[in-house]
Amino acid sequence: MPRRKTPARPRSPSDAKTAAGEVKRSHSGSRGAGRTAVTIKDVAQAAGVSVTTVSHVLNATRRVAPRTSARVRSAIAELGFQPSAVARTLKTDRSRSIGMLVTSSTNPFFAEVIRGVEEGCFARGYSLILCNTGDVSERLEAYLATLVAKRIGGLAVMTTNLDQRFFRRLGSRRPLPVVAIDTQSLPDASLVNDDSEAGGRLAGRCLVKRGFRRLAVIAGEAAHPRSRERLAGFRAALAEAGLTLDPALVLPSDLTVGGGFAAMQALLDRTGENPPEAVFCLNDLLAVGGLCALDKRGLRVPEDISIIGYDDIELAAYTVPPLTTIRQPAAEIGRRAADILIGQIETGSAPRSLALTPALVERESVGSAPVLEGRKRA
Amino acid sequence: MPRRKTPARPRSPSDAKTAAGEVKRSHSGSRGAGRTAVTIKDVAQAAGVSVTTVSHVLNATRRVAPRTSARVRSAIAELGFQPSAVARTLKTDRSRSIGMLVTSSTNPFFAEVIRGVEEGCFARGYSLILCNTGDVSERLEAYLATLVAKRIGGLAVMTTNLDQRFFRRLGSRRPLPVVAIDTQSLPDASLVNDDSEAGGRLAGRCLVKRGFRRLAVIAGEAAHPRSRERLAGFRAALAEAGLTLDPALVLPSDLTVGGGFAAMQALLDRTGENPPEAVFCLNDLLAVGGLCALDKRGLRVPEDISIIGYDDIELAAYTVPPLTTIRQPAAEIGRRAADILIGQIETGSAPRSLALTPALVERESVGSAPVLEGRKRA
DNA sequence: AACGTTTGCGCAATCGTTTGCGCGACCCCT
DNA sequence: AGGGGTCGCGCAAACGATTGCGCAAACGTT
Repeated sequence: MPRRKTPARPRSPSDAKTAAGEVKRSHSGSRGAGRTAVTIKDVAQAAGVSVTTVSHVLNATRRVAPRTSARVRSAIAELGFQPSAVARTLKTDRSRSIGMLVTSSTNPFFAEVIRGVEEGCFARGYSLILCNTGDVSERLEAYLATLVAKRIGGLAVMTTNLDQRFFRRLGSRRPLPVVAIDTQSLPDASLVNDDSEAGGRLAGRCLVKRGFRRLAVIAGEAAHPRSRERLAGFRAALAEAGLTLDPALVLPSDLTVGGGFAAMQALLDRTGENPPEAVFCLNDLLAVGGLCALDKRGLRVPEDISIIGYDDIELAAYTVPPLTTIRQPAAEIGRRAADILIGQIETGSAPRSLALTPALVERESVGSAPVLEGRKRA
Repeated sequence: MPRRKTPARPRSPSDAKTAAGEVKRSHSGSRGAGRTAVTIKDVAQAAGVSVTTVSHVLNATRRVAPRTSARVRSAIAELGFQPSAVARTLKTDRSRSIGMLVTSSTNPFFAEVIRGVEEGCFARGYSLILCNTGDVSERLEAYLATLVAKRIGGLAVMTTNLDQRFFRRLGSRRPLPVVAIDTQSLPDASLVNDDSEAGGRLAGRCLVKRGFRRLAVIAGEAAHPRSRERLAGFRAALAEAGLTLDPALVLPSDLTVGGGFAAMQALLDRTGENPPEAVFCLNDLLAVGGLCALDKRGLRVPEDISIIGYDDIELAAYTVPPLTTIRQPAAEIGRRAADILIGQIETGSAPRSLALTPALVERESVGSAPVLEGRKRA
């Protein structure tokens, strides 16, 4: 096999292109200057085949003789060749990366969802570009432009105040697969959430079952969709028991620890000598802040007042006392979202909606109403 | 000006290339099929100029007549043209994106650092690819390969167990700017940290000043570099006061809440009737877990035992009781790291090391030793 | 009126891949 | 011996941008 011994394929003497190639090679061969990454051409040359063949062994996209293939593979290994994803993307128009727009990656629940998304991406060979918007529209705009420029394959959105205008614009470009997470639904986008209304109901039932009648809630901003749903479920549960929620006892906040602290103080101030028996905090961060405020006022949980949270962040198991809460499978929400999104990207499947079901996890921050205790004893 | 009225530049009849261009245009003009993004060519055509000119107005890279420039700009706006970052990257070999390898983006301190990095990136027009390794080498390897393939401009590394082999390999490819964050230093890489030894000393001094003599610490794994430094500083502070740390009272853990909880239990079990007066938790998560364990045993903080943490995560202000801790400016660490890294990328500046100085923040988890109280009275 | 200079722009090569098309070598059959 | 099939592979044109080089028009000078 004379071919196999020849290090490079034979050149016809009149092949000007190849000669030019030679010149370029020697240029790019001057290691140390600018570009130094090894390219498919280097591999081809080293293996004595055409770039076509290298490409085909790389992608297993047509038959290559085992001998040749082996030669190519060893050239690749020897040179430490990493095919350029950017050239590939340019050519094939598929980037294997997605963007994720989040309000704040720092909130523990969001952080967990993000980790789920990232995990899902990794499993499918995608990478994740993380974008914190802080819900300011300029950042969102800027990021979106960048992501589009980077030709991301899809977009995951987990922002609380999502500006509808913006998403309308999104559709007007090349239709980009989008999944919304833990938000309201978006036109032409997938959606994955927990079933917030069910979650709210769980919280409500837990509290009424323990005999509490004077209930309060620390909510998000009135406009926040998830909060509304949770609240609706909560109200529904009370209604089942013939109870209603005193509007004066639902306090808006910003869904942060500090917000929970402040809101709890406000609640206590407002109710004076007659504090609520139990309060539903629309997320665990709020509950943590609330717990702290309660302790400052010398109120004991759950003896004096009961607290139930929402999310079940990791820390919830270690508050003092450990927090009874509604568990959202954050990581799974993220993973599923990634799966759905990548499905849309790769197989062009239609947008889907998915609601995972939350669960009550009972720890120690919810007690029982004295009246119930009394009744039990009687 | 006849030129200006002509919508497209005049073509010589023999221009075969241009004819081919026409064919292609009509193909890609069939909106709805594959590629639909508008390219620089479309803009050029719409504005009646060459792509060269469009590129130059895009990048302000040579003079363009105001009239022409205006025409181009309006074509860009009209078509909603977004230059392809991938084509650009391919051509210029600069990707304006960096990768970040982290052990766990879910840890609140890390999350905050990540946010800082992301912020720094955004400010400079970079984007951030987030990679959770969980400290498993396969993931790390896989991610690294992907990042290299994506031609990231630089790498931020915040992993606890960083495998030296791996970073050695990193250098052997085209030298990639790297910044290590909150870890040990890496060859040829920048480093940004807090001054952990100083932080440890701060914690130690705080405790000895309050008169505690029987001290314990809940540490990270013995190999964890930051832990060692903090511990060393702590020991140094004790030494200043003529104290030494009983080796039986430094417990290893994994730097998680659960780990803190378990370690505190172990500590209490081990010391029985004679628990330490104060314990230094090498991070706040540990402290939170510890607080919870203490409460379970009926011990009061700070009356029965004092706790000091490290990091000052957001939650630290809202534990029960609020945690006295050593503050690391997490977000700033991240921002500075991003700045340094991008500096290395863009101006080729040399790797630098930076240690931000931590500060004691006194809240309510550290009390005073009874003996000291006694002495004060005397 | 002839000739530098400046100004404004276009041609075409190039970045590192993928991929339709086609070509020679070999095999098997009649 | 000639002809149809397979098998293995290479050529060259894209993908969407950037950029060195060079050309024409407009301008200023003597």
